Amino acid sequence: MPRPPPDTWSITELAREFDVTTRTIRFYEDRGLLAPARDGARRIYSRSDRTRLKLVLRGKRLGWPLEEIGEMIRLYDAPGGAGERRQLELMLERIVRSRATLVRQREDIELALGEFDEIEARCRARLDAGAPAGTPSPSPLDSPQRKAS
Amino acid sequence: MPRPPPDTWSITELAREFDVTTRTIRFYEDRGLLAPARDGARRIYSRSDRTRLKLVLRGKRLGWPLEEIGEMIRLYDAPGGAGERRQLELMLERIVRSRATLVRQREDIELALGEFDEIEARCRARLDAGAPAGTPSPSPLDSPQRKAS
DNA sequence: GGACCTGTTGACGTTTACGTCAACGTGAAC
DNA sequence: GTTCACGTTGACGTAAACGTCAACAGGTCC
Repeated sequence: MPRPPPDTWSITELAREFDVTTRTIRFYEDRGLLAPARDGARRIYSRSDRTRLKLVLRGKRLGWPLEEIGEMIRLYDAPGGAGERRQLELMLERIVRSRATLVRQREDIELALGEFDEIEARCRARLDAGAPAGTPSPSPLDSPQRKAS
Repeated sequence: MPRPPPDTWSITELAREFDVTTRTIRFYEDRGLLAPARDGARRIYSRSDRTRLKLVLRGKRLGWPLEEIGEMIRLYDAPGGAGERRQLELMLERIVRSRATLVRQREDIELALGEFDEIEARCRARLDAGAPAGTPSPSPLDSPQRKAS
């Protein structure tokens, strides 16, 4: 019968699982993004540490700077403790702005995906035509009106 | 009656329009992302140069490094000229990989948006409750099973 | 009791993506 | 004819996000 997943991890285990170096993980800790427990000098990562690391890596895939990732995580982590009225309102403002950025990114992705479809179609058309090397087609960048944003 | 939009631009015009510095635009040229015409020493940007700049900035918003942006633009720009069979197949491979990255990013965005909704809901709940500062709620990072990717 | 693996801190190097001068040219404005 | 905005190249500086290397420590395998 399959053994249950562990509930603590070493730094190399996490590094292997998420395909980053241990140096990177330590660097994130240095920047305040992680704060694992210690067994003597060794770092012990709990389930929530692991989740934080996942969140960090997701932020990275979205192109966020580490500092911003830190703020996001703290947003997500602390809305109970820092629950003063003014704080909560600031938090809501930040969410509105961040959400706008994400929506913008999503639009950018849709546009890029659309263009990939175009490129692919042109490629396949040329391949199907036997790719008679030397029949230049016009650059799409020269079209007079585009909707690129 | 409204005058038609211009079909060439100076570097400062583009810089203002897209809210970047002229230094940045020259840097992109240095990296081979732009290649405007010249009037003597001065740079003259055509409509397609402007479109390229838009594409560059979109790539940046998606977190791509400039080098990768350059490759993408060349993908989009050159599928007529470099139309050798092997080239076209390589291009299709690249598109497949890039598309996978974009789809992944889109998933990440959906997840992040969902979490923002959660945070907002918690914030509003606390605000509606009169935000009696000092009633800590548990961190969502400590839940035993999460689906974060 | 070495060899080896895993871990630690600290210092320094590197790449990317620009910012920041400096020194100069040029055409229009007054 | 000088002031000014706008432009140029070139050199140097810098912040972020790590990589790399050194020197050391604690188990454990045989």
